Amino acid sequence: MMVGYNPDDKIFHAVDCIIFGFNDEDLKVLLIQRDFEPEKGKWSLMGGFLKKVETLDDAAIRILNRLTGMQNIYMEQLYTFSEVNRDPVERTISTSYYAIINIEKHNEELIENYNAKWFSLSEVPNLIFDHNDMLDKAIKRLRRRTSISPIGFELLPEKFTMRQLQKLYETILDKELDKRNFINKINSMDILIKLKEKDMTSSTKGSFLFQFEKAKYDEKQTNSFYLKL
Amino acid sequence: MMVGYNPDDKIFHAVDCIIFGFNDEDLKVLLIQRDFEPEKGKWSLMGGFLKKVETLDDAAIRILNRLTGMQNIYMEQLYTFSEVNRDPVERTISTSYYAIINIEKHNEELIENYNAKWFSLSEVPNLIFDHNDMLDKAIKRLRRRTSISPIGFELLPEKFTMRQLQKLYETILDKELDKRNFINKINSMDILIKLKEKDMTSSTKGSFLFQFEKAKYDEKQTNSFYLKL
DNA sequence: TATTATAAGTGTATTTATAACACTTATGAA
DNA sequence: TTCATAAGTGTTATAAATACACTTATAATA
Repeated sequence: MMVGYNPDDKIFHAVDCIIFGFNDEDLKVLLIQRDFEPEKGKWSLMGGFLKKVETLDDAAIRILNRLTGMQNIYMEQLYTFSEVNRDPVERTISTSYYAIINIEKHNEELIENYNAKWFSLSEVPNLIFDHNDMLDKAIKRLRRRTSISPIGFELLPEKFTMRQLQKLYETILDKELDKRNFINKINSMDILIKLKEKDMTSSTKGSFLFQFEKAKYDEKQTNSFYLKL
Repeated sequence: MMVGYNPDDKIFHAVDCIIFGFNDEDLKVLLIQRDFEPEKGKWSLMGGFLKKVETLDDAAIRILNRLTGMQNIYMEQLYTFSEVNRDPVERTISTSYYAIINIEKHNEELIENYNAKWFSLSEVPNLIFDHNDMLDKAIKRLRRRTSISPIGFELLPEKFTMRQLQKLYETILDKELDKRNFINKINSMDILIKLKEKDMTSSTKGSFLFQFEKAKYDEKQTNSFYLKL
């Protein structure tokens, strides 16, 4: 008989996903309105139970896919929450993951099926259980990550203006940046391609569009360097 | 009936502790030789099962205390490992925590009871399950943490020389530092008290001893600043 | 067609942080 | 008295970060 493997100690394990998106100059998070117990009718993160033969990473991907229809999304494990009574029904531990997705690309239909909605970070309601804590930790991690590796590919349309990119950084970091210094910093990273095209919607003069150079972007992602902003 | 709470999905949850210590100019980790199944006789991290009415933090503290007799030790959750077959006996997820302790202060007797031993990082043997992965992640986190908040209080004797502190940083970061630049950096943090006493063991001239100024040290810990070394 | 309003685009100087570097000093042991 | 050893100490050079203001292109309007 194996010591310690006491069946009474077995518990449920869940995964909850913090799904970030960006548009209208605002960082948003995707929440669902529960049409099931417990806490039916309240807002929460998208989550689900870990299955017996599945890793946490797999569960996180499965859950994200169920809600957004998206695949091959970068997700990162954040933290495991374990307060004894965090789930009022049964002892359940939950590991949170966060994803960064392009708000335009998800499957509208699925979102509607789940009564899901994008919330600006400043307008997030009270969530069930400890989900507000999970979200707070995710925001902090996201802010820190912008200092360590470039961000944006997942959050911006394919072609974007320098100002859009700056707004994204300003939104994530929640502080204003000097546009000349910002451009210099970004250029020194050498991950953007300047296109001949201009976006004419934001001004009479128009502003040049840029694209990420995928290969270089990925390289910087993995060789995580330090970018101070 | 609550949706999703399927008793078949209940699993075991464990906590494994990476316990760091420092002496003889070497960073060490405390490992136990298992005298129980599975993997009896092999080396592993100190771990244990999460109890039904206990948080992961509590379990980590309990497990550390059982091996070292120490209390009020700073511990930090690292990552949750969930490969399906990581534990060959039963599906078990494990959350790793790391602690930094003073190698002199633990309870020798307990350590002997558990067949525990301090290993230099370069001499760590093959460990059971995914414990080598856990250790690797912990080392990386520890290195990153030295850049974000001061470290050392937990790892050095009460009174120490500037050279000991430098050796500690060099060991953790695994690179050599210039002693004049190091002293300037440390002094600019304003967390040390220079004593009138000298340590005469390391040289004929002797070297002044220092102490951490607890209040200031703690302040810097919490207001995590960025120290580049 | 001249004027105006708007956002885009651009470069330099200052300050601050980091990195490189070598000699003098105190003391115990030979 | 000399020698060997580690401690202790500042300055200069380089790199990075920050602060800062005017010109330009164009559509809309008078």
